[in-house]
Amino acid sequence: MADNLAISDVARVFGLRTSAIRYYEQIGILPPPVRKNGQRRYEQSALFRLAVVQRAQESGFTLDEIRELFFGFRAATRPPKRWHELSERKIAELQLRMKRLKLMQTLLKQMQDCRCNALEDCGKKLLSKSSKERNHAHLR
Amino acid sequence: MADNLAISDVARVFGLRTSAIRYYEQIGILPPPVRKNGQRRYEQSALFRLAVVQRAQESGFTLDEIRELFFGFRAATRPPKRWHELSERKIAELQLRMKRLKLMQTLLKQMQDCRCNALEDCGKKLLSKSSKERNHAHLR
DNA sequence: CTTTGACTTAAAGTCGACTTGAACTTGTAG
DNA sequence: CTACAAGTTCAAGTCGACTTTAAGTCAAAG
Repeated sequence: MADNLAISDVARVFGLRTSAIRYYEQIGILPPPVRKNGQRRYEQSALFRLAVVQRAQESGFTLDEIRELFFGFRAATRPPKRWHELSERKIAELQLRMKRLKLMQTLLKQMQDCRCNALEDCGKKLLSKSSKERNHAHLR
Repeated sequence: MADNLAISDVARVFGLRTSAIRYYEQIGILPPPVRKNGQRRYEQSALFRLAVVQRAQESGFTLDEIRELFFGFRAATRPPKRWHELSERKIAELQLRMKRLKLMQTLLKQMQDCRCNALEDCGKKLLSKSSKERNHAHLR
């Protein structure tokens, strides 16, 4: 629970390499920490930040998106409109993603029960559905 | 619904570039199609395959995984044990992913309701949780 | 005092998933 | 016959997210 963590400590907590943490600093995901004899010393707030970053990545956000969504409003001291729009879009995107994961799970399970043309069938279904969706959603 | 599709037709259906489709063939995701004057002509089965590929990608599978999971058993004519294990793992992984998406959505919503230290709070929560999970799950 | 191990920087390398570019062929339209 | 659009191959380039390498600094241990 101590502050004054060396970069390797922080790395260990998150299962990252030290190079990753320096990289995050370089691209503005982590603020430059205090130095002691030229070496970085982190406090807890950095850990909290990294925890959010890691989860967001697991949720499919890019580092650029993460900076904007979570730490972006630092710079401009609240441009709340743009941020609200952005996060609204992201929330919807997450919803869509979850729907797709569910579908994928279903497909895998069907294939396990080895009705062995499941793949073709599923391709057919997906294909007929996707035409409707395509207008609505722009993911990736 | 016609067969005999040119590569550009297939590309248009899926919003891909023709180069992507050639690339999929090259890495064994799509089988080499019939040629007509040296040009690729696709039938419906290719569309079904691509539909599955695209969904799987959206679900976070790599192309290597997709080949293994969905088209891999072609080569060995059913090694069902290994496949079953693999897909079992993947199904669990999808479950975990969905849980995380839900969490992320919650975090975003909390930040919208602008209890403005939500980020720090959430970092704290994530951090205390993740120690338990870390042993259990190896994602990415 | 030297060795060890952890740290520093800047620049170059890697990996997956494509894209782009250069050089060439082919069928159709004017 | 020529022009054009769409296809072909192969090699090289790109992008995000890091990692690796080379060369150097620094403090504690032997």
